Amino acid sequence: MVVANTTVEEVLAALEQADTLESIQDAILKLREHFNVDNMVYHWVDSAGEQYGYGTYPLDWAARYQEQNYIRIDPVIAGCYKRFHPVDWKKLDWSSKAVRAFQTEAIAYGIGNQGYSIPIRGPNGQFALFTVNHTCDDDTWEEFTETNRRELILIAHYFNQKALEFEPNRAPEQSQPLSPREIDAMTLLAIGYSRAQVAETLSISEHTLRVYIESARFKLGASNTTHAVARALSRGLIVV
Amino acid sequence: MVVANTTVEEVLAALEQADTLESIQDAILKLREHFNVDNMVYHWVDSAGEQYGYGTYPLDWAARYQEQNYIRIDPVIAGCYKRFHPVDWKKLDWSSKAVRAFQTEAIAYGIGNQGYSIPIRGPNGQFALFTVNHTCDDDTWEEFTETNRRELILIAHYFNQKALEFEPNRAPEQSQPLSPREIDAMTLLAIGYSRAQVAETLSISEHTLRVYIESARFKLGASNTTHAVARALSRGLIVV
DNA sequence: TATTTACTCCCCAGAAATAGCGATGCCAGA
DNA sequence: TCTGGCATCGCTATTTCTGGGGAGTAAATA
Repeated sequence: MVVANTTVEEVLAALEQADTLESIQDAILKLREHFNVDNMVYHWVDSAGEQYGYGTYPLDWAARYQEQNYIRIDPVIAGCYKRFHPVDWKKLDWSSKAVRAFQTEAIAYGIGNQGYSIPIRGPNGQFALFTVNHTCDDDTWEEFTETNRRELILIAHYFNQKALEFEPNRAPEQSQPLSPREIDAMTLLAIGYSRAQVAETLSISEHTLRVYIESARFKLGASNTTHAVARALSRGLIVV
Repeated sequence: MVVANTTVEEVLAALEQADTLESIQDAILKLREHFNVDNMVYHWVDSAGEQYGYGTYPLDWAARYQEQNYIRIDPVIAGCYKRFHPVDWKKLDWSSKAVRAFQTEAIAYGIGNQGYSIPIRGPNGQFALFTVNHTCDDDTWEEFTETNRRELILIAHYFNQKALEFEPNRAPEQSQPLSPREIDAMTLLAIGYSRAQVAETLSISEHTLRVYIESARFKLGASNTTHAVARALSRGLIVV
């Protein structure tokens, strides 16, 4: 694969200055041209399952993806969500039937067979992906990712920075912080303790514990304990 | 500030091959030399408050830090934990009395007054920091970070990768996959639905739903619904 | 000093979850 | 073919959680 001679440095510098969505799109197009790949996408996955992103995927595929809620079966999402590091799509689990149907459909919509995705995380459980996608054979792709991994990681980082600038309301999705006792309670509940066990562990009455759970629930906007624990987890307020 | 002429590329390549702790330490020393800074540290902060890391901080300071449990007041930890992006120490909140005492003590132990820390995150709320630290004036430091930000981000990434290799038990654990219906159930529970609501949403009887919850609980080794949802979340089996 | 925040404790009634035993049919892989 | 996993439905009794009250202390903050 030949890589064009626009420098990534230039594009990153431009991206850093970018102050409109158009200029970001422009950067992504330049980068696609530079790396000479089919697609390049930044994809934000919200804790509420909301999605957001920009890139070069065909619009009808993006619409289809959203409409079918493919995020729930997309192995790229699932795989990156579990990992720290950039992932080659080949290494993902495509074995399930639904997933293979999804893959076939994606290719029909013009998505390349090869892909390389970089997971990006932030506080409050925020999660995004930067993906490079192409149609070629395994060896070519291997060589491409080997060669460009470092730059792609950096680019992912820069796109994420820009995404936050443009969608600041997605960043401080943080809720009121939990008090230490509330964190204790949520943490112990998340590791499977019953209320009685938690109360005993914290050496407080079960009634007191309940007050913590309730206030945590309130702070987290949760409708029950399970919901509260789930939110605390996905916002990174507790870690299990 | 003069930057020595060992190339970062070389060090990163060496780091990639590193298979002993010594070689990692060696890489960190080379990098310190290259960037000509006082200290360079990779610091992992575990969910349980466990710590782990390597770098060039004086051993007595590291010991002191651990012993005093300074992680609880360290504004670098607090600040990076809240942010996505590299942070200059100057931008952190040093206003509290305890924090200033901490800072004074750190400097006495040989820590530079300037610092630049890069937060790194992974699944399950894992969190680490890569820090460059130096003694100089603000303008010099500004110029240094401006110049080297990109490389530092990459380096942070590589150190994190190595840290995971050497501490595989810190990586997320695998478990039996959940069936589609189990995923549905767990997901809806995680977003706050009660059993009745979930059953209605999935158009199944509450009893059937219960069977799913129970089998998911069993697969996840969870002792109750909240626990099961927490595990499903932190293993990336569901996304909320 | 006044105010807020966190932490602790108490009662009660009704709603929800859990544990125990069932059952049938379908589909895929060994 | 048969085993195992998946999806679906049923009953009963017990335990646990939730939501509605109220109240006092200590510490930090304004």
